Amino acid sequence: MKRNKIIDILSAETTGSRITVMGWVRTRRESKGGFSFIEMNDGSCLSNLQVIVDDKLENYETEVRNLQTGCSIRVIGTLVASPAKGQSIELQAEEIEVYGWADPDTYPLQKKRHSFEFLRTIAHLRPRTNTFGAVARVRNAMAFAIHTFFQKRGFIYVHTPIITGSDCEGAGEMFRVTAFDLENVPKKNGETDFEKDFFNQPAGLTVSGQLEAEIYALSMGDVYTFGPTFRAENSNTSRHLAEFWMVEPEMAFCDLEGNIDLAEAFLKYLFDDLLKNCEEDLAFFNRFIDSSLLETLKTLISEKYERLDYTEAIKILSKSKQKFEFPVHWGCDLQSEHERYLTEKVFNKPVVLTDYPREIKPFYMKVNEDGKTVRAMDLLVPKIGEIIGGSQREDDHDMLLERLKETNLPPEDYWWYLELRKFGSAPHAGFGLGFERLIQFVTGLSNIRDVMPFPRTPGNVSF
RNA sequence: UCCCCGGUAGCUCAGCUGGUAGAGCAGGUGGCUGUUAACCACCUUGUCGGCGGUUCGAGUCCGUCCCGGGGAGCCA
Repeated sequence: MKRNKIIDILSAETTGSRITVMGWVRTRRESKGGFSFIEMNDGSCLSNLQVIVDDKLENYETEVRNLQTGCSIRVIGTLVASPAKGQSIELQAEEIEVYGWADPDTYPLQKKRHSFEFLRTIAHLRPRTNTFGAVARVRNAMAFAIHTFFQKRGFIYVHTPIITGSDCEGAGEMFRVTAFDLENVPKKNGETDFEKDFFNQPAGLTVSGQLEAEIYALSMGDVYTFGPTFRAENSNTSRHLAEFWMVEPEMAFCDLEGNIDLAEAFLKYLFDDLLKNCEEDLAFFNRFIDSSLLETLKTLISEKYERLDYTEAIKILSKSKQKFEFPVHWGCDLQSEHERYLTEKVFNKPVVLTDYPREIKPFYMKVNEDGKTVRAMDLLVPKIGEIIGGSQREDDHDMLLERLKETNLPPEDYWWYLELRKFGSAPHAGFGLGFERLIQFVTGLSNIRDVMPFPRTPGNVSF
């Protein structure tokens, strides 16, 4: 089945050629002048192709007049200049074949706006809408740009495991992976006997590929992972999913500053790539979702991101006249309201916060010489909050051991992680970027469930 | 998990202090038109989220459960 894609047809704008187009009917309007206008879309781009169907076609009365939103068709015809406003070219149909009907009495999508809440209940049909088609293309473009960015810089793409025996940060509820018959779980002294399970030990779905990425960084230099991660947290917000994708670069012979430099260059590259390659979809989001989107993205490419350490941030927050629900003091974890105040009120651009108190950050972050803070960095953007979190890693064996103990993690579980600091240890750093939060940010969509094709949240695994 | 708001036609919603349901869109029919979220006229459509209670009477009040949204916590 050879077909021409609408994106190519519309960008070439060559009339006279005979082409074959396949896609789905968005709308059909009838003219008593003896023809129909069909708007068809094939997913290749946001724009529809206007098809003119003359009533002289043999199946005009029997089929064409019954075409409704959602039907799939093949059109063979000739491209001609359009005499009316709204489009420069259109397809004069010579033959129309209907592949599949969509009964308007039961087809849920109509040629009108639907609420995102409703569309979530029909995730199998929502990519046929303008918004979700655009999201799918932007997601694709961003995934491709992520690989391109790292490949251009010589980073090695490492496939870290999905099923893991280690619970990375000692935090974040893991989904359990088991081959047990749940009706009949083997017990030993009253407790589950994991030695009898598939892996002879407890296993789960990964919450991060970072620790494994560090292994490869400390042999390959610059590496990155890009894959799904899972959190069994019962969090019900517009920014959390139980299954989401994360990008995690990890670099040997790199400190915190180099890490921040990469993060900033990374985001700027992605935004720039998007403006160049997804112009039409971005214009759509700018028009219907967030009218400041294009301006924001352009600003983020040109502006230097604000960098300040945690201690300074606390000073700014305590001096401000803003009333916070959670009072600020040195040592406290920053709340959403504090982050938003810094990004939206104080600086009005992305802010990179560094050097947090060691008590509120994970064990693997490098402890500073002051002994009180760690080489952590959070990249905060307006509205979304934290989009990137990273750190320079602790490369001193004894300090890492001390940190494991003080956070109540069993060092024996991290024996291989400790050995990386025993044999040829090197300064290294990396960060994680939540892919869906990035897509949220660049589309302006407020709910993360609308940027994931099939979102998994507490109580929801449909589709 | 906590706090707030909501669940009424296929979709988006209105329905005041309790009296037994309505508008737009969609769909059908007709008209008009190189139309473009077309337009005009007429017509069809509801266990008012579930269960229980108060009342002569509940979409409306009370209880409870389920689902959705916003915010918080946790985080990416």
